[in-house]
Order: sequence, then C-alpha cells, then structure tokens
Amino acid sequence: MPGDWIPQFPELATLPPAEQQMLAQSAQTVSLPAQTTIFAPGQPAQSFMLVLDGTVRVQQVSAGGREIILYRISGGESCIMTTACLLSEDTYNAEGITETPVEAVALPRSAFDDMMARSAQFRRFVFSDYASRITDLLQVVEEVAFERIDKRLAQKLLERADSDGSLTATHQDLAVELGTAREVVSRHLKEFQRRGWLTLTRGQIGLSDRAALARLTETE
Amino acid sequence: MPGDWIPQFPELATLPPAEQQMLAQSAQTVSLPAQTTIFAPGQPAQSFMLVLDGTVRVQQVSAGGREIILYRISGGESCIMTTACLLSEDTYNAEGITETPVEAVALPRSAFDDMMARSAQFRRFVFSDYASRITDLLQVVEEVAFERIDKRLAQKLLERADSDGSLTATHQDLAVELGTAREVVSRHLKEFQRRGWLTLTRGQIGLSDRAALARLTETE
DNA sequence: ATCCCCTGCGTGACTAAATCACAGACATCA
DNA sequence: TGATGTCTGTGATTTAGTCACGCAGGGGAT
Repeated sequence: MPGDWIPQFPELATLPPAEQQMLAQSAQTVSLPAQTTIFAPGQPAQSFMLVLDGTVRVQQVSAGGREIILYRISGGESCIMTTACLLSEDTYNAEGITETPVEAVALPRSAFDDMMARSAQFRRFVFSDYASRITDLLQVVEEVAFERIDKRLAQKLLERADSDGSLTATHQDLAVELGTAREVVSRHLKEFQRRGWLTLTRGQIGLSDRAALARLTETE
Repeated sequence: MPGDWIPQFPELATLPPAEQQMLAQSAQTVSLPAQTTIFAPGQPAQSFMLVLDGTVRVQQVSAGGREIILYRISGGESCIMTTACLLSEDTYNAEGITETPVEAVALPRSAFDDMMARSAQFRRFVFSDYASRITDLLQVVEEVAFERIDKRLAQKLLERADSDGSLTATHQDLAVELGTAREVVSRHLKEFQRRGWLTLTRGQIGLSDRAALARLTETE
C-alpha cells in the first residue's frame, strides 16, 4: 500500500492528511541488495532517500586508496547528502553503499521541491537531517584530528559487538572504519588480546572484557 | 538604505521585487568587531547570517585544548551552520569567530521561515549553502585523515600569502589551521627555510619560492 | 586427497607525526 | 634596563603510518 511507510518517520506521521497523500503518491519504494552503490562522485543523485530498513554506509575514498567511514544511515533516517552534493559544483568524493539489503523510499526531486514549498513541518524534517549529518561530520573531524587510535578502536569494537560481545570484521574493515592502516589495527588488537580484553580469530573478534575497553574510551 | 546589500548575493539579486522587499524589511544589518564569538556550544543561534564584508572563522575545539579550523565565511557568503546546529539536539563543539571586523545581515528565524516557504529560489540559495559547508567538511576530513602535514602546510602558506608572498602568522596560528601541534609546524617551516623556499621572522613568513611549495602540494 | 590461490594476519624496519620538557630570543612596557 | 610575556628552537620519547615481506587458513579445482 502506498504511504504505509510514513508512520516509520515520526516527523512525517504528524503531517496533515493532504500532505501525507502527496508523499504517498509521489514516493517510490525501492529494494536494494547489499553492496549497492547509491551515490558516488560523478554520479549525481536525483532523489531524496528515506531508509526504511537496512543500513547505508557513507564513506570517503582518498586519492591514495585509503578510506574512512563517515556515518551510517539506518531505518527511520533520511539521506540528504545525495541531494546536497548535487547542488555543490565542487567535486566531492564521498560515496554511499548499502551494507545490508535496504528497503527505501525515493522521493523524486520535483516532489521533494513541492513538499518543501508546502510544508513547514517537512522543511524542519529536512533541516534536522542536515543538522544531524553535519554533527556526524564534526564528530569525525574531532576524532580523526585529536583522538588516539587505541581509544577510537576500543569505541568501535564496543559499538559493533553484538550482545554476546562478538563481532565479525577483518582488521582491514576496522581500519576503514577509523581511516587508518590495517597494520595499525592489527597491532592494537594484538595488544588488547595480550591484556586479555579480547580473543582473535580469523575475521572474528570476541570481547572478553568490555569494561576494560570502556575504560580506555574514557581516557582524556 | 534597507536592502541595498541584496545585490551582493547573486542568487538573491534575481528574486522577484516582492521577495526582495520582504528580505529588505526583515533583515537587520549588524557590525561586529574582530574576535567576536558569533556562535559557540551551548549558545544557540537565532538567525540566519549573511556576511557582507570581513571573514568569519569556524573552528572546532577538542577536549584536550587543541583546535582546528574547519572553514571560513567571507563577503557574499551565508552561514547556515548556526541555524543547522540549532535543530540538532546532539551537542557539537564548533564555534564561529570573526577574524576581521564584519558587516553582516541577520535574518530572524521567522523571516527565514517565511522566505523558505515562499521562494523556491531562496530555498536553492540555502541548500547550496548547506552543500558548500558539507563539501568543506569533507575536504577537512580528507586532509586530516590522509594528507601529509608538509603538503597541507605548503597549501596553507600559499593560500594565506598576499601578492608579495608574505603572511603574518605565528607557528601556533598555522598549527591551529591544520589541527596539529606547534612544534610540528616549526620543524617543517625550518626545513622549508633550509631549502630556500621561504624566510622566517617572528610572526612573519616570506615565501621566496612559491613554485617549489606548489610542487609539494601536487605530490601524491 | 593434493595443489593452488586468495584473503587475512603477523612482523621487522623505517619514516612521519605528536608529545613532553625545556631553553633561548625577541618585543614591549614599566 | 630589567622584567615579563610571547614566540621560536630543539632533543628525547612515544605513537602512528608506510613498506616489504612471509606465513596461515580455507575454499575450490583437478
């Protein structure tokens, strides 16, 4: 049913019926497999995306081939980045890739413009999305510029571990998360293991002392 | 005369007369001395700022006291950051400071909302501002994460030098530009001097071989 | 099975950057 | 002419990133 996704977005669910109708009619739901590139340099996006389910990873790739993850979009969030960067004539080099299969709603540019013109509430929704992304980017700048790798690594491990304290990730994956080199991650992980904080197996990490890792993240 | 600043913004100069009128009537021009804090953490901004003359520096301060300059706003540009971060409930820690005396126009929140509702052209203006800021931040992330300090330093020197090739800045100032430590800057500058690329005097740098510096910025 | 091959991981050697702890140099003002 | 604060120089040490490997585990393919 068109529009049945609207309740997933609290800011949209309270729109007047007429505007919910507009959204429902002009939006297209799309299903994307994992590892799909949603946007990339030189490939301008033409719609406003709302993610219903799954996660999209937004990352930056440097000339030297190194990568860093900027932020992720998951169910109930929107991704203004695409439309934002359309408007900027400067070249940028971020790309968006689905990490899991993704269900999303695509609002065509014209419908997006209509909604922006019509609804103050929709505008607040969009601006709040911009603000969140900017906050994310400021966070990344701060961490990359000022925080120690061991602290950042511990943070990521805690973030990505499931309730059992295990996570599936190669050292290279973690290096990309942090924007550093694989060897650096390997060495810190080995040190963590030596201290008995975790166990390492190929492509898999098991946290055995979350408290110790958490303590590291709190160091000045 | 109210509104006589509008021609400074090409995207606004072509607005229909009625909307130019609206802008002219609701905007307040303000004069700020140098070193004024325009926005800072915990001090929410309440208007959309358009800079007519002078420059505003937006920077981030870390817990450890280190700083990094994110971007600058100068005449003919707008600063959406303030309004953006109002909407984000998360705390962020960027601050905006005037580097020179600044002439600006402040559009109150209500007038900003009105213009957004009324004019597609104004919306494009605002979005393009967002996009530029995001592009700036992506640039910073890329440089901090992946570029060598010597290259980044050379870039800044070329950027900040006047037509004579001289610039007034302490090593500490340059360290803040790059988000690094003063000693690191001092050592690279000394090396540049040793190579005959510049001359150093207290608080002042004179570039004597811009071409060599430019070559360094082009290294992979 | 055995071989091959690809991916993930370990490691030493080296370079670059950041941190810590000073000391000296310069500028200004009392 | 000191006295004081800012700016710069430098050595020693730690942390991070780079380069160049070699080895291990886990599929296929034959």
